[in-house]
Amino acid sequence: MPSALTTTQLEAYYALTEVSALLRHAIEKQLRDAGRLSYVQFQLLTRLSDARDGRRRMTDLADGVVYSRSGLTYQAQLLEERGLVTRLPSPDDERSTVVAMTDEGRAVLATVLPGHREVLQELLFTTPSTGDVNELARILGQAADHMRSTPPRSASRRRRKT
Amino acid sequence: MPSALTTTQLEAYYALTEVSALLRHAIEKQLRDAGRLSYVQFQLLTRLSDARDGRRRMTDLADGVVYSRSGLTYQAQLLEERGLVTRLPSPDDERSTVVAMTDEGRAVLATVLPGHREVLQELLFTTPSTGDVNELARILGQAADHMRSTPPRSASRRRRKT
DNA sequence: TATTGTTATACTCTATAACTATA
DNA sequence: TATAGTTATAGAGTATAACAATA
Repeated sequence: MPSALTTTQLEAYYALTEVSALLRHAIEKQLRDAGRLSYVQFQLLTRLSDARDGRRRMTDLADGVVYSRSGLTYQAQLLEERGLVTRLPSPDDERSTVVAMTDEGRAVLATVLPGHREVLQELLFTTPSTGDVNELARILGQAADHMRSTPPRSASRRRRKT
Repeated sequence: MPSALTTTQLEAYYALTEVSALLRHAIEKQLRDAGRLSYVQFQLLTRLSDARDGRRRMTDLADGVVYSRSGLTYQAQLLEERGLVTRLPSPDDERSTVVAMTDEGRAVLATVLPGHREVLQELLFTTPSTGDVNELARILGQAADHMRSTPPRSASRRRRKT
């Protein structure tokens, strides 16, 4: 039997839930309106944009994005159809696919980013002080590290053959 | 042009995003495995359980859950089909529907809750100190209040007729 | 005329399993 | 045999608009 949560833990949990839900909702709307991007597509473009050469293997993109491989393929296809990325077999390992950002992809990302920042400023960063933001980054950063390194209890990345 | 985000703001934003995504993922899996509940269904049951008489109007349930009316109807239908809630027209206002929790609904919620707490303890509350949890509750609570009271810029709760 | 809720419908997204190809 | 990725498919969830009924 797990120990009950403290009142403060409950408050923190509810607040976290509500903040992330409202924020995500607002962000998804902005991305859709400004650039017809889903949240996942935005994340993929962002990750590609962070890469020095604008390229990443599918597998590397999959890490950090929680989705299944097929889900990633699906979103990558949509991006490719719009010409925002290209997909090519990797020269190093012919099994791998390298996803590369196109100029068009960069352009769409650039179009969308100002509004994205705006939503964050207005919704998430209006109330907390600079110190609060520091605290948030520290506390949630630690939690993220922990969660990332804690594999699901019944870890089944990919089902064993038989 | 919106001002750029500070490095710390970006860190806080990414951490928040990652924490809520991983947490939500784990929670959804636990709810599905333990009680065949979707996250929304769990939220609805929780809200009903919080009500003194286990009853709430659809509209009241809709507040706080970000979804559309039709989405709420859909989930309420699923819960009703499983016998976890009942829906009756309100005596006060015949337009309204009152959703009431059944004993079966309480039972399922009780079945699911221990595992839910476990996930929270292991994932969200392992790293932060008591003081940290206080800070989280305070900072995110303020943000939630703010976001709740900040209507979407192009507020269109329900489209105007014509 | 405004509000509450449902229905019909279309679409987006996600996951599972089977499959191909390379290591 | 294991890994990278795609495909086929099926299911869950969501939103929009039209609709019915009550206030």
